[in-house]
Amino acid sequence: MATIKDVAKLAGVALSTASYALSGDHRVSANTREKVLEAARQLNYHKNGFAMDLKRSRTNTIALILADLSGPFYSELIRSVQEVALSNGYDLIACSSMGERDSTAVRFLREKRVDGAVVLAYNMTDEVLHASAGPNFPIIAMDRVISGEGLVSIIVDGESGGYEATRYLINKGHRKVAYISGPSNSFANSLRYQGFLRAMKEAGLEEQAKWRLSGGFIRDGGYKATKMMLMQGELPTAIFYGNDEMAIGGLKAFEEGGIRVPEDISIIGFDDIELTEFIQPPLTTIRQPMYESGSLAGHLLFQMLNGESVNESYKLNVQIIERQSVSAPANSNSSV
Amino acid sequence: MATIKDVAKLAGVALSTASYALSGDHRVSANTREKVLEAARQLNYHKNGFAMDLKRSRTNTIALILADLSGPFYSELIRSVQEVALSNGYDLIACSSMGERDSTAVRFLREKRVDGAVVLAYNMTDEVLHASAGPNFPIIAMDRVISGEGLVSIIVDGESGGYEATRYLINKGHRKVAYISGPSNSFANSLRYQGFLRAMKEAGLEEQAKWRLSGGFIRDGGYKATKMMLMQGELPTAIFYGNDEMAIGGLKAFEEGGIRVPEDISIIGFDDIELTEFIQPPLTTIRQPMYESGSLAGHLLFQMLNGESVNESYKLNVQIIERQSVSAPANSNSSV
DNA sequence: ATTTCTTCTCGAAACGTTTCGATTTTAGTG
DNA sequence: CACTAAAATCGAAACGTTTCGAGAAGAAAT
Repeated sequence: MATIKDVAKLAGVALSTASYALSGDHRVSANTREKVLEAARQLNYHKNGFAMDLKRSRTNTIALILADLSGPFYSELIRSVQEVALSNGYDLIACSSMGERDSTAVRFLREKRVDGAVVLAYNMTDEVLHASAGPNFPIIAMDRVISGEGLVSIIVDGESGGYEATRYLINKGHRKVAYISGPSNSFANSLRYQGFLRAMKEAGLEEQAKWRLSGGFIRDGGYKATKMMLMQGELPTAIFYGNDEMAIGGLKAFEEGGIRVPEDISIIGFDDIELTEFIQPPLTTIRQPMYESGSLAGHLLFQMLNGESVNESYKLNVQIIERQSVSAPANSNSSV
Repeated sequence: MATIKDVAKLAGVALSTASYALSGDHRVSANTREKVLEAARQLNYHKNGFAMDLKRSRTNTIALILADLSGPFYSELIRSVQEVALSNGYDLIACSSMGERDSTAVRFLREKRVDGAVVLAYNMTDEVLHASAGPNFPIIAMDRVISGEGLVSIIVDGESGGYEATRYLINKGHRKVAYISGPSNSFANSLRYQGFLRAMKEAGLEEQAKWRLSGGFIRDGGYKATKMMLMQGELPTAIFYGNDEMAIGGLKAFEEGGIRVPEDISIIGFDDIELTEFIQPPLTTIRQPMYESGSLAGHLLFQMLNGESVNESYKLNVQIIERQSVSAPANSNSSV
């Protein structure tokens, strides 16, 4: 690889002059600038990224950290973060936090290979975020409550979402409502569950333990949890799945069991992933403002990079999307 | 930020000794190693990534370059590349090639911020790949024919796929078959189209120009192209959509027009994206071996990084996935 | 002709590591 | 106890840039 030294030599100028010419400093004469550029072209020279970053101690890059690059993809969120990054002249890279302590994500934060990060990864510990964030290294944490220097958290109001979803079912006349939960260490899950409990309590219904199963937020988990419920015999009239993926798994279990949705049982999901619109029946769910939250995250990050001060945490509202997976319970006349 | 210098000073050893201790070199005594580590802990010291990379002139990171980070996501491909990277002790970052000449992707390649790359991005020019690839910088190009030092291409056999899809329709009795194409500069599209033409010619059917529309590989494009066809009046009995996204758009157009699939018209897609299984009717399509191709890409990259020699190009086969969007044409008895 | 600006160019230091070769310390041997 | 080999430590150079302060060359002003 040719270095700037080679370019300078070929152009017959000093190292520093070559550097100035290449970065378009106005001080060099048009003449030498051309000479240098020509030399660079001849040698197929390109600046070495690290050397630049090292000297500048800035990378012009921010990272978007996701639990799993291949995972369920929040493309709207990514798009909005990307737009903001681009419009601020920054580069965006996405990396995965799979692999705990020596995941790519942790290394990039620890070793300061980027100027800041947006983190949406339940599998990163708060400790790592605390250790990396600081006055010169802003981190926007999505979907987790955390605070500290250089840290800002954005959470969507999952509690209200859980409450709304459950209210919606109750208003339709349902009295026996199950909750299929995500992983127990998931903050998002616990919010949704709290909302569920609040609505149930408020309606004078108590949760029945046998109708609280865990599906780990994955499709197959929802399928298995539903199967289990079917085998147990007695069914609720409605199920609130902690996310859409599990609801889709549940739908499959019902189909296999010959149980119709929503005629025999109503279901509601959470997230409003793309699929929900296309499955049969289209899934009623709670939509998270993905685009908005990504955009907010991006803007906050750049405000922090520019030394402006911002609030410590932000909360975004959710919205119920009515489709066709919920109806009044079959026996509603008799049971209400 | 604390540097290794500070650590050395605090521990009361030389800079170089601190460096050895921190990277676990066996030459330092257990005693000083502990002193140094303790000092590092106290100062919350972490190595500076660039300085390391600069000195080592290796990053231990590879890039996966995608046309659009938020785009239609080939999660299987990503997963397999990620697995291979991880198992070789490398980090993987994903970046976007949006923005042409000064996209993140181009900068990362040019400035050698990674050790190699897997590129699946139709919007990067061959020129950029040629300029960056070299004996010390391998690039695996997916879905494009390109060759040069340090360059390997992996293509899926879209021509055969197009042929198979079309044969399948013809075998069902279809004689009037339309092709909805992707962007004209897309290599994948032209392969599929060539396969389509071959099958048509072989069956003694000539393509009818009015039934060749472009949908740009996007859902809305498929919708519009189909609408247009509907407005034109005469419909084919089957449509081969260049990809699934467009087929889904088409399905919507048919639904709006009160035309049933597959009773009134048969459609087939290409790619086998996740949605195809869930829409009504489930879409018959051509499956690309995403997992396999990602895995192959990863392995090739590491072989090249290790200086082993590999072939210049690889071709993977496709497979037809029969679902329910194709049947015999309504008037098959009379027309055959 | 001397001085004072500009405008352009240059050398050298710095960024934070790794690593080579040399030096010091320690332990082992006769 | 002196001598040597091994182990531990050290100083300095290097990686490829950016950037500061200063020098050189020429133009403008006295």
